[in-house]
Amino acid sequence: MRLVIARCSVDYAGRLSAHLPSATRLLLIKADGSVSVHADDRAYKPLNWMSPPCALKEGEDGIWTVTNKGGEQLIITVEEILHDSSHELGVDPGLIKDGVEAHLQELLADRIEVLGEGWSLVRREYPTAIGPVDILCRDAGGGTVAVEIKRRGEIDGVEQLTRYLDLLNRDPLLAPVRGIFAAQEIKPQARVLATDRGIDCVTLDYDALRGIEDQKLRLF
Amino acid sequence: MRLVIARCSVDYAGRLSAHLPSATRLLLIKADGSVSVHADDRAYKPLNWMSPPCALKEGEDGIWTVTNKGGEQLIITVEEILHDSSHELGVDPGLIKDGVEAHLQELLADRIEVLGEGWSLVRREYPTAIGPVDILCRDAGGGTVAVEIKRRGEIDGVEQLTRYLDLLNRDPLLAPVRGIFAAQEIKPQARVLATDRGIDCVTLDYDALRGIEDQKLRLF
DNA sequence: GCGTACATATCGAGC
DNA sequence: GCTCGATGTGTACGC
Repeated sequence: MRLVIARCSVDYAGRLSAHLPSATRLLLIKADGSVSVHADDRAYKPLNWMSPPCALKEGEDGIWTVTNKGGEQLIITVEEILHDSSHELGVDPGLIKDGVEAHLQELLADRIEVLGEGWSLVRREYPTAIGPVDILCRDAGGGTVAVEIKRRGEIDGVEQLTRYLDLLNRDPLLAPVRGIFAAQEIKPQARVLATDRGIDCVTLDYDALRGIEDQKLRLF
Repeated sequence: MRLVIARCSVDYAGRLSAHLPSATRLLLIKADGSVSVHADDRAYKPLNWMSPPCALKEGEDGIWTVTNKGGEQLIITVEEILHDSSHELGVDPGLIKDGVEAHLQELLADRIEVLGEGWSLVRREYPTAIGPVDILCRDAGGGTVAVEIKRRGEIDGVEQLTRYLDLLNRDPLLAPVRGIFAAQEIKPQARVLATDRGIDCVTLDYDALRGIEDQKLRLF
């Protein structure tokens, strides 16, 4: 990893055109071939960048040219270098995550009764021609229910569930299938659209589900 | 901006939980208060971060604690510092972009005739209950047309236009409303879906539209 | 390699 | 402050 602090101007020509007037910035060159140009704000997002794989050519006139396979170009005109250091970092062991959609799915599948008394799981990741349905289950009356789980429930998720329901309802062995849109948080517009389509919305509490799960584990 | 190269392990407890085993990484501390932890790959995205506003407290035992208002925490256990430098960057003049959706919409609205002779603009950002339609216009026969504009035309955009059409066609003053999906580039799958739904696809040439606009400006 | 789905997305505009 | 849509979204995983 190479860190350069330099006064520079930058031009990007690729999926759009963009220009950065001259100023002092951080140029971050990673071992994976990526180059990014950071100001002292905007959280972690660089002002401009080129994703790997790409090639950096440092001209003798201070003009750095970064090119990728698609012909996109990042041209950095370096006027003055204030710092330049390189560091050997090695391969990173990587991030271990907990609390994402997959966990919500596991927890809800294991405690499907939170959706209603007498409900039972058919299976997780129920396969269809257009992809797996997160959870397929049966309500107390034996009716089929498809559940789409999201961490944050937005319109896209409702569309996704709608596509699954259209398909599942073509199967005479399953139909009629109704839908439940379950998320830790559901946006108003998504709720409106779901309701308009006869889809029920359920808000999940990750900590509560985990708590229930812990209780279950203590019981057995 | 402060740059630290350090052997460290990291724990994040917030919207999810995450852990990074000990390794050598870049710690990037920006003037806006953000902290990010970078490995030597993954392009510009850090392994872990805290967005501003947040506060960094450097303990004497090498334990750095970053906290934000929401109570999320990033705990960095620094085992060895290999580099530590600070740099004054000043305020960045910022990025100038060109060629995004807003420009396409302006250009097309101003030159609605490219969609067909005798067409006229009703208005840009025509409001509906589920959000504004990019362009509403009338064709030569006085029929209403809703136009959805995207830089890159994908399935999501077709779904979005479909929702608008469903809603607009419930309005007896407007119905029947047909749809046009306009983009610089339309993915094959999006084109198939649009066609299946009776939506016309139009490919926009940004440079050509800008050229037409320039001609218009020269004429008046 | 393309397409799909997820993400601590980030960011800016409008309300 | 919140919501919503755009993003050069990035990234992993499937086929």
